[in-house]
Parts: sequence; C-alpha cells; structure tokens
Amino acid sequence: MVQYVSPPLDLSFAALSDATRRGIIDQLGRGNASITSLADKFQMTLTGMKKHVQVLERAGLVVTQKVGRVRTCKLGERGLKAEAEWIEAHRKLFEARFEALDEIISEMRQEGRDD
Amino acid sequence: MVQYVSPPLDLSFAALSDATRRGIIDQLGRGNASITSLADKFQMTLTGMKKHVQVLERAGLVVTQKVGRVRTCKLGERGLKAEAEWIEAHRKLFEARFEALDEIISEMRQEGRDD
DNA sequence: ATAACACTGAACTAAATGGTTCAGTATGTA
DNA sequence: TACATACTGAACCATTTAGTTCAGTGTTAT
Repeated sequence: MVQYVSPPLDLSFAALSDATRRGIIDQLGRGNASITSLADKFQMTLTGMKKHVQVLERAGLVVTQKVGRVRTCKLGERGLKAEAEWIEAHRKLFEARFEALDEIISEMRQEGRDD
Repeated sequence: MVQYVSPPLDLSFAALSDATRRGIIDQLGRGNASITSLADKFQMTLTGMKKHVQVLERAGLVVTQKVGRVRTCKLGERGLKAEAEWIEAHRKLFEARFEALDEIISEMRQEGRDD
C-alpha cells in the first residue's frame, strides 16, 4: 500500500479555481485523454493546455505518462480526499456558528448598522 | 427563506487557495473578529488583511459589517455547500475510475513507459 | 526518405495576486 | 478640543497566471 503525501491544499484549491481545469477533471472522469484531445475540446493551443495539465499535475490531481509521442492524462490516485476533509470540517464550523446563541442575539442587535 | 446564488466556484476555490485566508475562516469559526484583530493574529498590515477579507467576501464566504469605526467579520451564511458538492461529486468520479476494468488492464501494460 | 503529428521550451504579453507604505477620513476617549 | 484608534484608498512592487506565438525535437506513417 503506497502512501501519498498530499501536496499543500494551496496547490489543489488553486488548481480547482479555474473552470477549464475543473472541466479537464470532468473530462478525465469520462476516460483518459491526450494533451491534443483536451486542447481540441477546450479550444486552446497545445501549449496552453499543457500548462493547465501541469498545474493539475503539480497539485497531484492528474497523472500523465508519455508513450511514443502522445502524453496520456488520467486522474491522480490521491483523489480529492484532503480537500473534501478540509471542506467538510469547515462546513461544520459554519453551521455551528449559525446555531450559536450569541449569533442569534447579535442578529437581533443589527438595527444600528451603517454598511 | 432567503435564496443565495453562489458566486462562481472560481472565486471560492481561489479564496481557499491561500493559507492565510483558510486561517481566517478557521479563526472566524471560533468567533467574529475585527480587521485589526485578524491583522494582529496573522502578522500583517491592516491594509493587507483588508484585502484578504475582501477576497473572502467576494467569494461569499465571509460577511462584514461596520459599526462605528470597527468592521466586524463573520462567516457567510451560504457556507461551503456548493464547494462540498463539487468536491464530493468529483471524488466519486475519481474512485469510479480506479475501479474501472480498463484501468486495471492499462496498469498491467505500464511496462513500456518512458516518462 | 519525407511528411505529418504530438509534444516541448523559450519568450512575450496583459492582468491578477499578495504584499507593502503613506496619506487620508471617521469615530471614540480623555 | 485634542489625541488615539480603526479603517480606507491610492500607489507601488515583485511574482504568478493564463494565455499566446514560434521554433524546435522526437515519433509514426507513407
């Protein structure tokens, strides 16, 4: 059983902050793909697509492998576990806040606001 | 019941890609805070902290309100629902891929790789 | 052998990011 | 009234980002 050390959340959240890159993940979920096929699908130069894939790769979300002249991209084995855990933990934080009593009280005081 | 239209995932994932901003969310989970107190806690100028808070605010993750001379920051009511949903949906995509038969077969072919 | 294909790397661009300083404005306190 | 506090806005800076073009290199097909 291999151990994956997740790259910092910085890298994966940054990778996910771009719609094209989220689209690439979507696409790779339907099957592996070459750089060229992705570039076609997302209407972008090869070089541009290569950079996006590199961002995903540095984040550990995608793994690539070159055979002959084509580089095939697939979803990384580490998945989105660390990201899901951060989000879930903090989602609970958000909810806990709204249930807190002092929150309700301070809502009641909101008359005197100016912004 | 108020309806929140989530700002695009681009904004929230970008907001979450910075450790300081994730720290701010963490902190606000423990209680509301002024810009000044956050700036102190994260060793940063007021102006710098203001910018971070603005990023979180544009993403809808934080809400602020100025009363007198202090601006109080709290967690936004919309929470992290949209983000959690994206992540969870795609987490399943990742896992489905690894269970797929063609994946296993292609793993067996991995001898002839050059990168 | 030649041509087409898939990628790679360097260089350039415009805009965004994460920070700063400095000079305000508005508010609260003594 | 005078001073301190809390923020705000403009301007600047170095770095990163998202894209491009152009000129390669190596691989496959004819």
